[in-house]
Amino acid sequence: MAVTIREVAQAAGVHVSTVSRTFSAPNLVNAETRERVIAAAAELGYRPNLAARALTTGRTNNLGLIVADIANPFFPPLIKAAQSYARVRGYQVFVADTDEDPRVEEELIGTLARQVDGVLLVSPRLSNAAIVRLGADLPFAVVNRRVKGMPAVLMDVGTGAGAAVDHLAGLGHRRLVVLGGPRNSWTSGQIRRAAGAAAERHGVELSYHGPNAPTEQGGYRAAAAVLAAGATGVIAYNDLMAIGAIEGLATAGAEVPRDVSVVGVDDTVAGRLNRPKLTTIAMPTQTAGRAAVDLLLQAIDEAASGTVQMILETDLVVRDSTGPRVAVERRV
Amino acid sequence: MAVTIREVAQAAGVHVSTVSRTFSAPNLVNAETRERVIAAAAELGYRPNLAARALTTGRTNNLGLIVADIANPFFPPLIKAAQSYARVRGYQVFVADTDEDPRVEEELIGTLARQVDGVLLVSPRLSNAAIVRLGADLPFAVVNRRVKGMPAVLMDVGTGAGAAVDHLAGLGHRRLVVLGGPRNSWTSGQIRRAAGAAAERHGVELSYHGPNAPTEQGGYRAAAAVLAAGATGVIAYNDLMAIGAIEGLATAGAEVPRDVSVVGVDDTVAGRLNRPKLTTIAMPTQTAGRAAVDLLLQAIDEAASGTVQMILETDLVVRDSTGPRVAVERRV
DNA sequence: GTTGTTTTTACAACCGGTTGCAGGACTCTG
DNA sequence: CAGAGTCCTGCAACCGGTTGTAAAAACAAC
Repeated sequence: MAVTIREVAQAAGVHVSTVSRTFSAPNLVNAETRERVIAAAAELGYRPNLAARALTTGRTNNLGLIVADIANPFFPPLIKAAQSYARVRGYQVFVADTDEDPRVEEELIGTLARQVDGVLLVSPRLSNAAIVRLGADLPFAVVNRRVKGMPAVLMDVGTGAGAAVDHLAGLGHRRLVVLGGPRNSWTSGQIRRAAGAAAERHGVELSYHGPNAPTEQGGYRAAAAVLAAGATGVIAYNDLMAIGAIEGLATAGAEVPRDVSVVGVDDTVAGRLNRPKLTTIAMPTQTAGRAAVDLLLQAIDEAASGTVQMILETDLVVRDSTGPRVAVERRV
Repeated sequence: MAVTIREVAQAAGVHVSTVSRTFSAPNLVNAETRERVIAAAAELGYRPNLAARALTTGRTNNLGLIVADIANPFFPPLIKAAQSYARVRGYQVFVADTDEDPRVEEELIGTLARQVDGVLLVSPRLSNAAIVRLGADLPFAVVNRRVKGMPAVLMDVGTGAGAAVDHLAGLGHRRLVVLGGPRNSWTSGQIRRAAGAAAERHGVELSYHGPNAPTEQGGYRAAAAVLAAGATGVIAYNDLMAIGAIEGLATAGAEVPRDVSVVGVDDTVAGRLNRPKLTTIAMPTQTAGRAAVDLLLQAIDEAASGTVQMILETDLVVRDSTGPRVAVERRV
């Protein structure tokens, strides 16, 4: 069916190895012969079988990129940055979605093994132990997770979360709640820790509610917990949850930002479109995508490259979903 | 490095072919031997090399899915639907993004060849001729494009576009403009044709402005053309463009829906979050994703399966970005 | 105990490339 | 013109599996 290297060799009147070298090491073959081979290849429409090549060389020139949920607007910018940068470096990126399911994530890694030279795990849902175990088989780079001995790009949401608490405390809020994300999320823990520390500094109360599904649904359902806690300031795990929470609060009769202030995380397009426009912690996703590819390629090339962990700062972007606490508690 | 079938064979004291069959045709091997092989495999942590398997069988059990822009909220729901349905059918889906560039798209198809059993082209930017040419090498299924001899899922935006014109005409608008999308977009042509026909039926004026980049930017820039045409009704190629156009109009002092009514296409989350909430044409993306995988697998299995083209209806969803035309032209 | 049938396993070729090695042709020296 | 050095090309093994075929073993029937 498909034309192989042997047919090209036949047509050009040379040995297969010559054809192979024409493409993989052109300088080793006589210019004239090379022309002949290239002509024959073009004539027959020869395309090298990359899977076969990978079998001998051990290199596929593909990277895998695993995310929990493509539909979460946090991921696409990162994916695009990674993809276009990888292309420049001569790699193709295959993206796969785990549906927030750690089992699928693990299965996916298995499938990807030996079809790619390395895998980028973005906000993985697997446990650290599982990641380390799987990492023995396949180079990884991890985004938003600190894993021992593994190259990582960390968006330090802690700085942003601290700033968010400063901001809320400054507006007079005395009771805050953090709406956490998925169980194994490093980012979620990071927010909780940093917000907790900042809250203590300001002497304001801070409680935690989680884990939650990192979706609008998850936020919507969590709104009840916010009201139950009597909180007037909320930091949600991501923009989607924040948007959902705002809706949930509205349903329960609490208006944002009049009654409750809500801060999101990620600075996604969804947050910018939402009304009220979301106050949120901006993540440098594009930088992270590029950097992660960089680290991964480095890990692939130099087998053991010492652990590099790159930490990127995050900033609070103040928009319209936060405001001063009204003097009198409205819900008595 | 990695453990191969030979090492397992050695450990279990059998020939490699027995190991192979233990996994690919278990019923051909004695239960007791099978146990031994499986134990040895587990012990050594054997994982079959899928690339090698693909080389002999010609089957990878992978599908490719090519989209123009993952960050466009139209795509993720479709991707997710395709991916999860494919998983059920025993296939893995690799997604790749072309950055709206036909050249990248073509290159990508070349890379994907023989690493996947077939490719799903969603809203391709390539010309029909190119698609047909490339389709000779690799099974395709196409979404939102009609290509001779190729299985396709078409979301007939025409019905929705007609309904949109009906809606706008009913609100009193007499001058409409269609903001088209990318050059090779079938959907864009579809909208233009159907809207044109409906406009004629109602005796309202309709002009076309395009091609435009299918992004907020593209819509923002096109706002000027809307005003220049003196139109009070707009149908944009997609929600993003519609949102951008609304912003652009606002910048120029025209308010939506008071001065101009805008209709989007796709019914994405962005449109729902936007204020005013977008009136838009809802596309059955999830159904389309599933159906496309179905058609593709069918094409893969039965080499020549006659062209199946599946047409899905679209509906107009009326929200807040459309309203009655004010009696007096505001911009005199 | 022989023959025939079925089950189970081993052998070896093959998928489509790559690559170390060896040898032939050619060029350059002395 | 012999010998050394280059350049080019062919040979053949190999990557890690699969699979058709043949041989061996187990079993059944007579």
